[in-house]
Amino acid sequence: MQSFTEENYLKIIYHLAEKTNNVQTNAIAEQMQTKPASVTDMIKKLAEKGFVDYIKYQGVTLTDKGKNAAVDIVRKHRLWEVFLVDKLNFKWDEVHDVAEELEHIKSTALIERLDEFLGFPKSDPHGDPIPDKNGRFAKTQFTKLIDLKISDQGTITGVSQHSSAFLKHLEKLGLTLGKQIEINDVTDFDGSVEILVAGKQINISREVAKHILISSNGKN
Amino acid sequence: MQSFTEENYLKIIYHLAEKTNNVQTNAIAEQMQTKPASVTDMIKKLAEKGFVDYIKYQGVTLTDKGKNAAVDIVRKHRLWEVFLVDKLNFKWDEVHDVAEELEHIKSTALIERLDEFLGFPKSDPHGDPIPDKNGRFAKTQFTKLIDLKISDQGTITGVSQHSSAFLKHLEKLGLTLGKQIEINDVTDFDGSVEILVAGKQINISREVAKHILISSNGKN
DNA sequence: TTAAATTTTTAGGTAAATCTAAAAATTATT
DNA sequence: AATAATTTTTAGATTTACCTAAAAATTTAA
Repeated sequence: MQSFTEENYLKIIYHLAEKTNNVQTNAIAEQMQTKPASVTDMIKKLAEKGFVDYIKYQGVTLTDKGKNAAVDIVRKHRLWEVFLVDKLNFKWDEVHDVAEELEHIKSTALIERLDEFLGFPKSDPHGDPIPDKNGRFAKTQFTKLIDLKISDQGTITGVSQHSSAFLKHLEKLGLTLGKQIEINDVTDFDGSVEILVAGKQINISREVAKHILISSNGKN
Repeated sequence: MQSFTEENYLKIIYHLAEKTNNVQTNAIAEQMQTKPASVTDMIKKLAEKGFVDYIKYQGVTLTDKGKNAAVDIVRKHRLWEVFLVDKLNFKWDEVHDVAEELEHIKSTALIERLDEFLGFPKSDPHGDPIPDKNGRFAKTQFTKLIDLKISDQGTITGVSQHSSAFLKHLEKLGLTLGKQIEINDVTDFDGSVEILVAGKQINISREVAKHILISSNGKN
């Protein structure tokens, strides 16, 4: 069994590995809010325990064992988020920090019963897929809103930014999961995007558009 | 804010203080499954932080601050137990260890919403009272089954032992919370007790009878 | 009321996760 | 390809919660 801290490292390495193959020391340090020297120490320990493959100065990759451990934590995190939103009426911008703690509770029975209690949800309040108890989940194919062309349509099915500020902003704009949108125009000046949502036309910044994930359902 | 370990010390001191005024180092060590020397270290730290009053060789008592912190943990523990039994269908003998972990999740919003979700329960699956958000709760007056006289009647409203083995045993005997019982006889030989429950007459050992709590409702 | 037993504390050390400062390796730039 | 910049690692400390062994205080028993 891994410690609280080891679990956090594994989870962060897992998420970083979704973007780059070899995860760098500095990147981990930034995510863990710690210093690179500390990361090197921990990486050695995780390598000794067989959770990561590590070559000095070359960064780390998760082993199968490490990947399984990480996916398990991700599963717990996302299930707890569903619980908080569906059962305790938290908003989608309020759940991250609490789930960050709950994900470390060690009880297989707990998480399986929670899963059942929640009706075996397939995705969390931010649209991220929830692995099943064997760690399997569909690799959903999303398009970033920013990559759509004028007159493209689609449904908001996820976000790639979980900060409270960002999520609150989306909420205020009415850009929540499941909403249908259509691209009306892209501004030359600042790259902001004019979209049609719920019959209204709104303008969102490039930065916002980058972090909204769309599942296309027409004209693409 | 206190650490995980500090919280466990406070909780244990709180429970020990329900029996004796000055809580002894050895007693804490036993409950914490650690050595007396370690307890002395931690006590000093808790005293410095103002959670306990401490005089060398005289044991500790909780300050108001310490008591509040402890009651808060007890509240969380018991609410989570209700959640596990009522919502996730855990048995009353399966919840202790998981609640032991969940009680350390730090979020006031979480625990208040959980309380509401559960319908503001007044007691946990073992009959122990749940403090409200201001730390107040009724000091319920229980009689131990062992202290009842022949022909006394009452209702099982709690247990003073939370081990899985004990609770499973009670379950098998049909001695669960809310059951009406009547004392038929007390065996001279071994002090075991003959009781009438749900129309059937059963014999329970002195040791079991010690840990069943009864709220009397007649002939006392 | 002194000796024996028990309880508690002190002293000195360990392991986990962190840090700073400096050295080493890698990558980028001229 | 040599130098500069960046990244990563090493070395040596720190903090928290724990340990063992021995000393000190308290309690119990003769």
